[in-house]
Amino acid sequence: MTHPLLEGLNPEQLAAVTLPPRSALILAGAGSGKTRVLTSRIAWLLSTGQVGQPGILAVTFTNKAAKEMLTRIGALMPINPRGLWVGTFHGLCNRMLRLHHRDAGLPEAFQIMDSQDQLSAIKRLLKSLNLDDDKFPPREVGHYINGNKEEGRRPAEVEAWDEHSRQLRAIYEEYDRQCRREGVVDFAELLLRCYELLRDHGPLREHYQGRFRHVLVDEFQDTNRLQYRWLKLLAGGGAAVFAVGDDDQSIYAFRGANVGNMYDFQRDFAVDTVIRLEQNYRSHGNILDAANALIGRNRSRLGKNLWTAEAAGEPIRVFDAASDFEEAHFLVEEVRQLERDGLPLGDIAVLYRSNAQSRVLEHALFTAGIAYRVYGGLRFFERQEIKHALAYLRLITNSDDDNALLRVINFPTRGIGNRTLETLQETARVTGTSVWQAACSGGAGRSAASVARFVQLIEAMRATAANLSLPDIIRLVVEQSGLLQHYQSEKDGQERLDNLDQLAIAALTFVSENDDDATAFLAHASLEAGDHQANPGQAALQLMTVHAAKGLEFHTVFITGLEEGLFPHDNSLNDPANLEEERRLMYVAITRARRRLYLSLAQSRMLHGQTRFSLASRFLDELPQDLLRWLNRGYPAVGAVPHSSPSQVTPASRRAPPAESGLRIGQTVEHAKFGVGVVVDYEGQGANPNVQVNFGAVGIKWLALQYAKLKLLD
DNA sequence: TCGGAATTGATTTTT
DNA sequence: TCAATTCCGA
Repeated sequence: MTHPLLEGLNPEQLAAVTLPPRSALILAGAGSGKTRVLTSRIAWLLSTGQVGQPGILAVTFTNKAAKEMLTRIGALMPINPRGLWVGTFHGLCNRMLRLHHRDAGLPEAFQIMDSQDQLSAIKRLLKSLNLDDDKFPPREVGHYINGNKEEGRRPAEVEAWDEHSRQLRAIYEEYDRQCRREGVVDFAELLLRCYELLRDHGPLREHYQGRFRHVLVDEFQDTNRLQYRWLKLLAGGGAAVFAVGDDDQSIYAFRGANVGNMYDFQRDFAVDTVIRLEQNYRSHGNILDAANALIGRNRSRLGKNLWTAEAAGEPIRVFDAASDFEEAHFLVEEVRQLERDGLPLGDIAVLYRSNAQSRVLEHALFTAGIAYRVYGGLRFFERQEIKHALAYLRLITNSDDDNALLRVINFPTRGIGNRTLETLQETARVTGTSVWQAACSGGAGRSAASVARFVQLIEAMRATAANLSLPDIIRLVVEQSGLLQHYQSEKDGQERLDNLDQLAIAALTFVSENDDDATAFLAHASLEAGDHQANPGQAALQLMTVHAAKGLEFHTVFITGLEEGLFPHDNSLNDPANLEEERRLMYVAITRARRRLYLSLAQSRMLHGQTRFSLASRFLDELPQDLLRWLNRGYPAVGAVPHSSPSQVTPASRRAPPAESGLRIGQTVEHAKFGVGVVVDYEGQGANPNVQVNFGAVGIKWLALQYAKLKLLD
């Protein structure tokens, strides 16, 4: 008689769930029941009495995943969601730092800056240091600071070789000082500070090491170096680490994710058990065969082969469009047909490599009257009006938050201009205080009265807020700050007003689920900016980047823009490691589909205001051709699709092609040395015409026609 | 202090 | 192309 928790698990899943308390690596392929294993494991450990709820620590990357894990454990057994430490790396670090803010050297009500806030903090700092932002672009400085933090390096540990790097280090140092003065931490700081807290406080470290006997990590391939070190420290007392991940789905290296952690983990934790979950419960055979064949081209991988008990299913449909416009047209027609066949729109996803691609698709869908939803825009807590309202709330909680103050001191406008602000900031800098303190001490010149009024406004709000619940404080802030009035008089302010109402409702929900504490709510706003990912069951076609589709599945998936230079992207063509990441990205895209998969490409596409001609993506060649069904081989076979005439395509083509060469823009050609390419442009008519050819990975080259010996291919 | 013009730069982005 | 940012004049 098997335990009810273990029913229906396949042998590998069963082995993973019931592993003895040692560290193990679970290689969980796409659609292999990863979350089920993770949640069953926790429920198993608890229900067999191997560990109590306080002994569990489970880490995920997204709030969504954390929430789902809690829900699913809760469905398996009664739990106390607040007693279980299940959350994101940042969420858990925040939790720990709140509990031990004193040991961590943080003020009790420290605030969390999101990426936007961090960038404005850096801009502000650079300005106050009088550094020109040509030499120090704020984005790069941010990258530098975050990069160092993620390697665990404080300014003192950073190496500097020349003047420039010394200055960067000085900026980093000054940035840290500014954050400390304002009582704010950025995302990376949350992790680093927590790491240092455990590293430098023996008793505390031993307490947590003794407490968390089982540490479970989701999406392990996405951990960065600091997160890995944090885990190592936390599990240093002999905890069993259950690391679940898939190296083939590592697509965030550009953000610091380090797949190498999977190798290091096996070594550092003396892992002797690696379990592969290879049975896929999602897709039909052909889709998996394609995915396996593609990812098999990657050299650096731990190795894994997905299989399914399902049938082979349909072939993979491929459409070769002449233009991005035509690709969009194809999508519309195909989606219409699917809809007629009774497939809900919400079960169809349209994936692309880069956000800019959605434009043409959206236009076509809109014209055709097909409901669609694009994922990836601003999230709720990132909206301007929400950030404004929260800035007032922040100021009430911690007036030294310069970011918050500068955001709203003149919004809505109250006659405090740039000049005044610069004076205030300068005073603050010289005296080493916050702008708020500078504002309180007067001396703002002509605008002194306006500044004093602002200070009074905030003080008055703070006094009133002391007796109010959080949702009421929000309503108070929105009204007293003048935001309400401002948006009422703005033409399209209604949506913003609705969002501000939503904010009060969000606060109400938060208070009922957690506690009535402004600081906690502000942390929540920074750490959970709102839903970004698609939710199942919506009556609209789902449009998103491949990155955004990770972890999701759909009955039907369209992967669009399969062209060299786009997918794989230009910037990844030269580096084999980057190219492998692009291939993993394609692998992720393919494995989103349950039943039907479409691949499409456009021979020409508007990019940065120019028409660009490209070859078909190498990923198409890397798929087993017998799995593919080309819908329009021998184009133009598909009728009724308007064909953009060359004269509208590019100014270059208005020029006549070199006589008798047989060349035209978009023509596929082969060169002895550079291989296959597409003609992009030509110039010169007379004795020695030149052609410009896009050879994909090799690059775009000008060739003298008379020597190039181009072979025409289509 | 504001609005229009010029300039710039454009993969992906869980927190 | 197109949007975000910066610049400049009233």
